Amino acid sequence: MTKPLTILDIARLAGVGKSTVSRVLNNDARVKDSTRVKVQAVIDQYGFLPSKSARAMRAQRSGVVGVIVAKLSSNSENTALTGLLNTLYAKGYDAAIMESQFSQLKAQAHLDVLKRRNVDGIIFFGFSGCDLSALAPFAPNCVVLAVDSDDYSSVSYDNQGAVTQVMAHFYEQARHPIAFLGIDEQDETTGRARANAYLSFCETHQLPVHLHRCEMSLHAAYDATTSLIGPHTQAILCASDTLALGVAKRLQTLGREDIAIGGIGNHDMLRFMFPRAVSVELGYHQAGQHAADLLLKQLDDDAPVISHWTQPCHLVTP
Amino acid sequence: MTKPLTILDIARLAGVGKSTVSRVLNNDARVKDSTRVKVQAVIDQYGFLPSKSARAMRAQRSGVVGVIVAKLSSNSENTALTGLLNTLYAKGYDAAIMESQFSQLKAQAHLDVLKRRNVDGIIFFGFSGCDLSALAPFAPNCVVLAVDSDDYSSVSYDNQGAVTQVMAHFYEQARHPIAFLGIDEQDETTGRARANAYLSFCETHQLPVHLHRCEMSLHAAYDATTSLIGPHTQAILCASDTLALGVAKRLQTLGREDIAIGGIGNHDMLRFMFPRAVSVELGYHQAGQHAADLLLKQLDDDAPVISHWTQPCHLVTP
DNA sequence: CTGTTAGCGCGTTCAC
DNA sequence: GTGAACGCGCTAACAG
Repeated sequence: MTKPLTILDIARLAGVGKSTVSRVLNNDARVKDSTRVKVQAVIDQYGFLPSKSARAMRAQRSGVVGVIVAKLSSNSENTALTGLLNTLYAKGYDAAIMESQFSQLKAQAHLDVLKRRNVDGIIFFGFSGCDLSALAPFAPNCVVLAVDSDDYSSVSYDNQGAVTQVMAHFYEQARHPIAFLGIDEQDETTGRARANAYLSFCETHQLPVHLHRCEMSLHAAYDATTSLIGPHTQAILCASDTLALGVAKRLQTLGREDIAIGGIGNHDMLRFMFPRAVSVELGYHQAGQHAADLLLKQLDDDAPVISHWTQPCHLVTP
Repeated sequence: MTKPLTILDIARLAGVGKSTVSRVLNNDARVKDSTRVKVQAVIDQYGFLPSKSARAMRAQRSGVVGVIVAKLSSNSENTALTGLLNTLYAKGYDAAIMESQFSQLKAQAHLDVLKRRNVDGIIFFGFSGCDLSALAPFAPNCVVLAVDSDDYSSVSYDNQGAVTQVMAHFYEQARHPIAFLGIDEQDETTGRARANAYLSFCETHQLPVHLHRCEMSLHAAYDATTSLIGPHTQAILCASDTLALGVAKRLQTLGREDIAIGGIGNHDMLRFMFPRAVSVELGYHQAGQHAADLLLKQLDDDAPVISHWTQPCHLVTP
C-alpha cells in the first residue's frame, strides 16, 4: 500500500511548479510543448492519477450522477441503464446506482443519501405511483425516465405508438378480433396509456373490445389467458413482453397456436421462445443514452431548460 | 439553487467554533450537552449536510466501493448485485457500478477511474480470461466474485457441487446416459470446472460421456442440441440455465420431451417455460451479500486477511 | 509561459 | 469543554 503521489510530488519530480502540472492535466494551452512533454513523461512514468475527491471539492461538483432504478433485474431497466452508463462514462461522470424496488420510501432514502453525496444530478426511473416531487431538491438537474412530468425533463416511451403499430399489424392481416392484456390502471404508462391506445384503436376501427388486466408477471399472464380468449379471438396483444411470454406459454399448452401474439419491449426471450410473436422495440438503450445526454446538457448549461423526449419505437416481426 | 451552507456558517449561526460543530457531527463525546443541543438545533433547522467531498478528501476515504460487473443484463450478476447493494447501503457505503462487458480493457479503464475516485475497495465480478492482476493497486481491499483467486478474497459458486447434485438426481432416477452441454474450457468456472465435475461423475459411476461445448447463448444451445442426443440419451445437463433454455426449446420442437433437462442457476424463465426441468440454486443473492460483507470487514480491519468463501447450492426440482 | 499564493469544507491537532 | 490554526490535493488568480 504505497501512498499515492500528489500533484506536488509530480511537480517536484519534474522540476516544475504545481500549477504547471495542473495545466498539463487539464490540457491548458499555456504550457510550452517541451515542458508539457517533460511533465507528461513523469506523470506516465509514475502512473499518477489526480484525486477526484480533491477536484470535486475544489469544483463544488462531484462528477457523480445518481441513478435510481426500480429493479436491476428488469430487462427494460438494465438495458436503459447500460446505455446511460456508457454515455456518462464517456463524459467523465460516474454513476451511483440504487434500486427503489418500486417503493417510494426506498427511493426517498436513496435521494437523501445522494443529496449528501453532492451528486450533480439525478436520473430517476419512474414506477407506478412514484412521487416525483421527491426530486424537487435536485431540480432542475434531474431527468425522469419512462414517465412523463411537467416539472422535470423526461424521456418516455411511445406507449401509444407501440400499441397502435401492433394493432395495425394484426388488423392489416385481418387477425381480429384482438384481445388485450394490460396491467393495473394505476400505472400510467404500461397500464393506462397502453390500454387507452388499444381502446382507441378498437373504436376507430370498429373492433370489439376484449380487455383484461393482471399483475405484471409471467404467472399472472399465464392464468389470465383463458379469460382473454373469446370464441373468435385471432390475436392477443400484451402490454409487455413479460405478459406476452406468459400468455404465449399458456396458448402453447392449450394448443391454441392459431392465435397470434404481440408484445411490447422486444425481449430476447420472447423472440427466441415464440419466434412467430411480434413485438415492439421501444428503444430502451437509446432512451438511456438520451436521458444521460439530456442531464449532462442541463448540467453544462448556464440556463438549464427542461425538455421532453419521446423515444421512437418500431415493430419487430419474425 | 441556494448555495449550501458550510460548517463555518453553522458555527457562526450557533455562536460556536467550527470544530465544535465538527464534534457534534461526529458524535464526539467532548461536547457539553447544552452546546450539543444548541448546535444540533441549528443543523436541523437549516438542513445542513456536511460535504462528502470534503470529508473524503480529508479522510482519504470516500465511503464508496467500486463494483465491476460483466453485464448488467446477466441474471446472475444483477441478482448478486442487488444483494451486494443492500449490504453496502445498510453500512453507509455507496457503490460506483461499472460494466466490463467481458473486456479487460474496459475493466482496466474503470479501475483507473475508481482509483482516482479514491474508492475504498473493489468488488470484481470475474469473467473468462479476466486478468485479476489489474486489481493489484487496490489490494488487499478487493473481493472477486464468481472466480477463484489466491491473491484476493473471493466468493465463488459451488460449480462442482451443482453439477454433481443434478447428475446424482438423474442417476438416482436411472435417467442415463446423461449428456452435458458446456462452454469454452477457457472459462475456468462455468466452462472447465463444471465440465470436469461432469466427467468425474461419469467416471465414478461408469457412465458414458457425451460432452459438447458451445457459446453461452440461447441460439448456440439450440443449435448444439442435436449433436448432444445419442440413441439412448435420457437426460441433458447444461452448464447454465441459459443453455438449458435453448436446449429445452429445441427438444420441444423436436418432440423429444422424453429427455430430461437440467440447468444451473435457477432462472425464473426456465422454471416457468419448462416446469419439469431441474436446476440448481447457486445463491447469487447471498453471494453478493457475502462479497460485500467480506469487503467491509476487510476495510474495517486493521490487519485485513484475505479469505475465500464458496456459496452453498441446492437442487431445485419441480 | 511559469511559479507563488490563496482558498474550497472539513477533521484534527494544539493551545486556552 | 472549546476555539484557532493547519493541511488534505487541487485549481484559479495573480505575479513575474
